[in-house]
Amino acid sequence: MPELPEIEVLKRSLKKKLKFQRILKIKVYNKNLRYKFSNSISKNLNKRIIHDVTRISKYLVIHFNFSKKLLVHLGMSGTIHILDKKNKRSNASFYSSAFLPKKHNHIVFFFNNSTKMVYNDPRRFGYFKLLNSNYLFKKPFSCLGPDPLSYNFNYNYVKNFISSRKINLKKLLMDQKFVSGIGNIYANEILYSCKLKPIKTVDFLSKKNILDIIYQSKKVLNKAIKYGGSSIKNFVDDEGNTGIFQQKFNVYGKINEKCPRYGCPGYIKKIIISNRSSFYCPKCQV
DNA sequence: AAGAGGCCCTGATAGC
DNA sequence: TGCTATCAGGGCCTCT
Repeated sequence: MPELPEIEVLKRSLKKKLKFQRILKIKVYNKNLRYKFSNSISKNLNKRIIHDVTRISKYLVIHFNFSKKLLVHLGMSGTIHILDKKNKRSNASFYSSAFLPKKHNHIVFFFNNSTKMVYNDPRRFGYFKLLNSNYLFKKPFSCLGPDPLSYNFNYNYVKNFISSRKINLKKLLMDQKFVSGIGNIYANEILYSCKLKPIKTVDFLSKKNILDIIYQSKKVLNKAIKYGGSSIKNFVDDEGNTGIFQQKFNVYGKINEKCPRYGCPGYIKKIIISNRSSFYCPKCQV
């Protein structure tokens, strides 16, 4: 699930729990992530103090008391867990699954306040990478579109981007060069909120449609952040306030269920658009 | 050069 | 119960 809202929630947790903590040790159980977790990462980060944690799109950037940054990307299945000294998961600071899984804990960071940060990732599509201070001008950041929550994601920008293109709305919202941070789940939910069907192409958009896409993108993502992001599987929350947005999905995964829009007689349909599942209501999304 | 498709990898689930 | 097939939230690369 790691899309923008989940990374934003994780960022806030990490900031709260790890800011000004010193890394004492990094244990690597499996370095074979999407890119190898190299020895130089461990060497560079040893004894460094975390000064800040920021988010760009679906990426986390950890800042230290020296010029290099640590880029973290969770891929499709990565999760981060903070454990306290009794090895108990600390309440407000985890992402996506309630308990530390037994398998696939690949990287463990040890901190001087006796907490541990564990990186778990069954599919190993995620990765860690050291960045230099000019990182914003290099890949992957140099080719990302604006953050959907930022002012740069506005009517003129969208209008200009889609001019002379022929692409469907689902692909558009998931194109990180267009807008960065929206993935499959939220693309489906945003288009439902706009009453626009995912296969509609951008050349048929009215001004009102464009304004709506911008407004609903911000609204859906902000709401997801407010609810602590989404978790599809095995989610149990002992505080009742983290990661429950999946209960609020209108269309994602709701195949053959009745459309939740008041008065709409439609049933949610699933179609495949460029190899990804798309869910929508054929009655109210036109 | 925009856009489509394959692929990296493991686990959960469905169907037989 | 145990096999096989299918599908999964991302993004990079290659091909047309």
